[in-house]
Amino acid sequence: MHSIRPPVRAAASVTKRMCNSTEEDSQLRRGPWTLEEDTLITHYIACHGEGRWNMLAKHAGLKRTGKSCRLRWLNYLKPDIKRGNLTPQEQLLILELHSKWGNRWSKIAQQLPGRTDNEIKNYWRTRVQRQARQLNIESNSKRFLDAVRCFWMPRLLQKVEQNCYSYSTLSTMDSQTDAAASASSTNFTVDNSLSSESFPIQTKWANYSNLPSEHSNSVTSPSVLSTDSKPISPQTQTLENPASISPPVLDNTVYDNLIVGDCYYVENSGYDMDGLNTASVPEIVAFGDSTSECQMAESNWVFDNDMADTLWNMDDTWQFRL
DNA sequence: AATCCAGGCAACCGCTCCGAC
DNA sequence: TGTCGGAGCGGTTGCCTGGAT
Repeated sequence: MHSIRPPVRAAASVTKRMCNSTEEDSQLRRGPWTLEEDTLITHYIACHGEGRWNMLAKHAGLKRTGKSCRLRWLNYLKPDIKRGNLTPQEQLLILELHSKWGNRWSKIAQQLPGRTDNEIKNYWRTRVQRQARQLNIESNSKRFLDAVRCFWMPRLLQKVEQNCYSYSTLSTMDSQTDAAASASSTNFTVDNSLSSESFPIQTKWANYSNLPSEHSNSVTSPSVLSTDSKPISPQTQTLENPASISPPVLDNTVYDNLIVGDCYYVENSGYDMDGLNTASVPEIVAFGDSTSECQMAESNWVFDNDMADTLWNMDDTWQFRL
């Protein structure tokens, strides 16, 4: 989780960044915001609402531009801003939406309540592009998109499943000790991001075992990513047998089947915890039309072992840790 | 303990869009 | 139709932090 930097460290950089042109400019503050400034904005907006940022800056007594005030409010002060690491679900959504929309950060951010375009942009530039650099491939190339689709997204999905399992276990424990809690488990949400309301995209209910046939054809688990029987890496073997590490499948459970463009992913939002089955392992996801891109035999490139190792060692980058 | 360095992120900049006049 | 100001967007900058040496 990134630290919320205290806004008081400002002075040095403020003076450093001071504009030198007009007198008016020289009176404008730049750089990090102080607590006092934050309070001024917050109080002003509480009284007058958002908008008219130049007026706000003037009337609230801020020596800032309207633009600066707007940015500060939207990216930092707004009450519904979500802080902390992006969850696997959110990362998945970002990857998928970016593949559809490109650098339309604000548009992507609209699908992630509480996250700002700036935050998503930073995430992409720091984490995603860094990995592209490490792999020595263009971050906007098809090759990189393939890597994202074939390796990271399934991995993230697995992490989502693991999260669900952890939370389901908690829920089950609750139910043993507290009938009332159990009764309300349909609304159980452990992580904000697990709540379906965090995804104002098209959703539909579907039995996990009843994915549409055109997608069930292309159900993609990490195990199908290898075109031959040779494991891509030791980590892949683990994934090929997720039972060794992974949570139980939510068998016969009603899933919230999220559809994002041509990508399906299945989310258990904790709606029905009764059908937990601790024996089997989920086929995690179906990637719709993009599946062919994930089938390495049909791809015009292959992962060599080094790259595969690199890919599988990116847990830190993708925040796979629970 | 001191220094270096890369990553993360808040903030700024320049540009475009849009509505009012 | 042209101009202006407000608002929003994407790219970039630069400071801070924490890990490595």
